[in-house]
Amino acid sequence: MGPRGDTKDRLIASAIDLMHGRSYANVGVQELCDQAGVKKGSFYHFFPSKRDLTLAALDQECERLRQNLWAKAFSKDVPPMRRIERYLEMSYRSQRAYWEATGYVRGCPFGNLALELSTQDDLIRERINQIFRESTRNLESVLSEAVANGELPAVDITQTAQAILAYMEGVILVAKSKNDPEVIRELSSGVFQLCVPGFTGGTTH
Amino acid sequence: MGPRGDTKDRLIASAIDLMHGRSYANVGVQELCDQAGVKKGSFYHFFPSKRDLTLAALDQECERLRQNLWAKAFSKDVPPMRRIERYLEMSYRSQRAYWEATGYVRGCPFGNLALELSTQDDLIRERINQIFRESTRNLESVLSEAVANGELPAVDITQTAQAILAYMEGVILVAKSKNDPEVIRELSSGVFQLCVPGFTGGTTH
DNA sequence: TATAAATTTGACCAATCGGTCAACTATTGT
DNA sequence: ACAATAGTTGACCGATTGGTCAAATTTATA
Repeated sequence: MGPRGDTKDRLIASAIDLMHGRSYANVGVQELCDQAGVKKGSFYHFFPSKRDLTLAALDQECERLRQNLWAKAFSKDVPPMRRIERYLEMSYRSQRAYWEATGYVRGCPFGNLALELSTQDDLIRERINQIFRESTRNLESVLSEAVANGELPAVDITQTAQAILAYMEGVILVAKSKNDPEVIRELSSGVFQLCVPGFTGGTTH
Repeated sequence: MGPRGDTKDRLIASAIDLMHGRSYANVGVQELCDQAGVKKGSFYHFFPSKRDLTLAALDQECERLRQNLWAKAFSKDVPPMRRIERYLEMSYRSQRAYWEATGYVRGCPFGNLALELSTQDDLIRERINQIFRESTRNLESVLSEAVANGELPAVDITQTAQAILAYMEGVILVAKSKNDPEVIRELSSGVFQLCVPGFTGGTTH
């Protein structure tokens, strides 16, 4: 290795920080380098393009998600549905903490990028989608445990997991648009209603 | 008026079309002008900045929403909950139509901008938030009619309306990330589960 | 028909965009 | 000690960014 072996990591960290707080397009390569304390030439030694750095940032952000959110929230030390409760509260806390530090709700790093780039970059979209699928797989295993446990009546697990993910992304979107993290706390109980099967709405005649 | 009195409208139409299909930052003033058949000087005769055009585009998009979606979906010719059903299906159809035409799910124009700009522009964020509030007000009045009708048990109407909006935004977000409009059709029945009160999850004892 | 107001035009601005590259320095393996 | 390799640097690229402006043109008003 050459001098100071953490340049790549510093660039990834900058990408995560800046792009999550603003957006993909609004963060330039120069700013990424400045924050990382790196010259632009070094950037392109490690990454062929800004897009590739973003892909690497997504990978790392996913890893952080696995270790700091999923592993802890879904740990089997409490009954299944309580794990989901814990998952919701940790999501809330994370948004709240950033809001207290900066004055802004920054939302979900994947949801943000998904809406900004899905029509423009299939590779990034696919990567985000892959992370979403990993997320729903986690939810699925919790849900099926809850069904086996008797905590939950029989439900379409795949669909419920997707609904929960969608709902959480939507709740965070609304919280961001109101710039109010409390929205997440107030609405997250709705997740459990999404686990109730059978009620398909409409008049019951 | 000067020659050709629709320049302003053409610019707004271009903004709606281009920004909804891509993003705010990825659409430049030059491209906006090209699509509108207008020179850049004219742009800045009508709008002091790109941001102000965006604000005007949001206003017009909201008006279109009022007339083409809310007015029709929430029309009182069917029972309340059927109106919500209709609202969901029209949202699906709209996304599906664009997907068939272009190969991409473009999502909600307000949700897209909300996630891209909420941390960067409070005025745009507030405007979007205002549109969201108008949307939940519509849902609230439908829900309260449904309760009065006996179609729905007593629920916290304000919160349920917000949950429905959030869920729909989330569903559309996931559909965009999968680039598959069918996700909207498959998940939209979850809206009715959000109307079920009382089930706050966790162990029942 | 003269004049004022609204609109259009194209040239122009500094700044930034993502990206390239050859030269240079530091580290590693032999 | 010496290559080879890995990493760093700063100058540089054409294109594009959002935005300005004076002059020309068109319309509405008097």
